Amino acid sequence: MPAAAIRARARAEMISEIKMIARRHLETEGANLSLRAVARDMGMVSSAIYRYFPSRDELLTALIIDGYHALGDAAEAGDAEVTDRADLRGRWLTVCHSIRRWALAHPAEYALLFGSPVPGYAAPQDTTAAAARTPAALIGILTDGFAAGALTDPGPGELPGPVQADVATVRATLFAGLPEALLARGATAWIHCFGAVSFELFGQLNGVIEARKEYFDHQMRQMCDLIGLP
Amino acid sequence: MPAAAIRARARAEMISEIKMIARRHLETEGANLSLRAVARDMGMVSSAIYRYFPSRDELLTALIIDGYHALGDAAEAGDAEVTDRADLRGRWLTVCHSIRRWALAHPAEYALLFGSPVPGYAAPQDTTAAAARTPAALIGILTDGFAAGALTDPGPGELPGPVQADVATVRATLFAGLPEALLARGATAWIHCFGAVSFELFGQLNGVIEARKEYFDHQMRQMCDLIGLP
DNA sequence: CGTCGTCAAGAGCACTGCTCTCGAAAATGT
DNA sequence: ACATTTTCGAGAGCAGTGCTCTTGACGACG
Repeated sequence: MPAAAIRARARAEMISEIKMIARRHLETEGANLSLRAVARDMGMVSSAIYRYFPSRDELLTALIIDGYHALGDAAEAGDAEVTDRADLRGRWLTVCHSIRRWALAHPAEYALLFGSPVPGYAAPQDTTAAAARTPAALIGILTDGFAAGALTDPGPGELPGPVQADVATVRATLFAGLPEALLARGATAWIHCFGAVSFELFGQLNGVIEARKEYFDHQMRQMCDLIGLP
Repeated sequence: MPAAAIRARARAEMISEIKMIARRHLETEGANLSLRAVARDMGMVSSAIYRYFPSRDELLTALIIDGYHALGDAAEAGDAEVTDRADLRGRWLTVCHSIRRWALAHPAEYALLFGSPVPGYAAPQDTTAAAARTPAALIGILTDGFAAGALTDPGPGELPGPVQADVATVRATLFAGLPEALLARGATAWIHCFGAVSFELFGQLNGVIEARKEYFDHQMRQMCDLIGLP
């Protein structure tokens, strides 16, 4: 192995160690991540971190992208563990529960992805591809179902004109195999999944609903009905 | 007016001026509110703020409670502006749009109420009463509709056991006039309203949906269907 | 007039992100 | 084998943060 490759390797390991420690701090301290604290934990001086990340925001961006991929992995793994591929409702519910379980296991990372945007921080374009993986896992179930004839197209009549135009664009770029109306219903269900997880995680359910998992399941089943999943 | 009353009045005005300036900072700077900046804007020294708020968290709590009340006001005002009180769907949609409009007009305050919880900050019990006003405005529409015979009770069969127990508690303490199943459907619709607003406000819709208002309206109508609003 | 409570100011502590400079070490070029 | 360039970590320093403590001024009340 040439020396340059060794250096690159050491550098990559350094970067991943910084991210690991930063993630650990994130879990206990929340979104206001301290570079100095991370540096302290690594036995380095704070300025040394800047050799690997040009700013705190760049480190946050890296953590966000990693987070989107981790959530996407969880969603895809959830879908994959359903052996009966024709059980669309089972697949949908399993993916939703996988999303919720990941969020409960990594609350700070979830808040970073889906919570209030960090002030003065604009998510760069790089994040969108990673962010699309989780909804893509959900919509993929609908695509499978429509291809198998288990889902019927409600027809474009239920979408208002401007919305249909937006949905058509998304359909053209990502989900060519699915009618617009079904895609829109899937988006509604995905948004409700996000809403239910956020509502629970951000404390809005405190003192109101104790049977969290059952309540989430109930809502996701309502969304399955809305989509028309058999 | 006795001197003590004058002092109390000056104190109250001082407190409300601090909150006003803090709100202004919140709108431009986001959640990480700087006490020193607020003090600078008031022509005071930072330590003087502590005469009125024992800590930054206490100031945030005051802003949160004010925010919940402002949102509750907006929701109730939205409901009140529908003259045809029997038009349940119109009232529901108007309230939802009022909520969204308030959120768009006060994004930082909305994020404070419904976004990622501030790390190390636990919302005190005082906030829950104020927080309940907005969902109460929505559920009140359903109560009216059920009392008028325009809404039919779907029956308790659609709720899983543990969820029904939680819903029964809420019903007993707040919404005695509404069947549990309808209350649960209303809660689902309220959560979706929150989810749709947060999804939009927290940037998840960027580059995907441009017809924001129409898309929101479409989703809220889907929720009206789910509730069974005529 | 003296006392007491209220208020703002100022200094100071420990912390933050970030920049700059400097020295050591390693890799590269001749 | 020697000289040069690149890479990396350390340290100092700047401007900012929340918060505490002390000090001094002012008005109200006995």
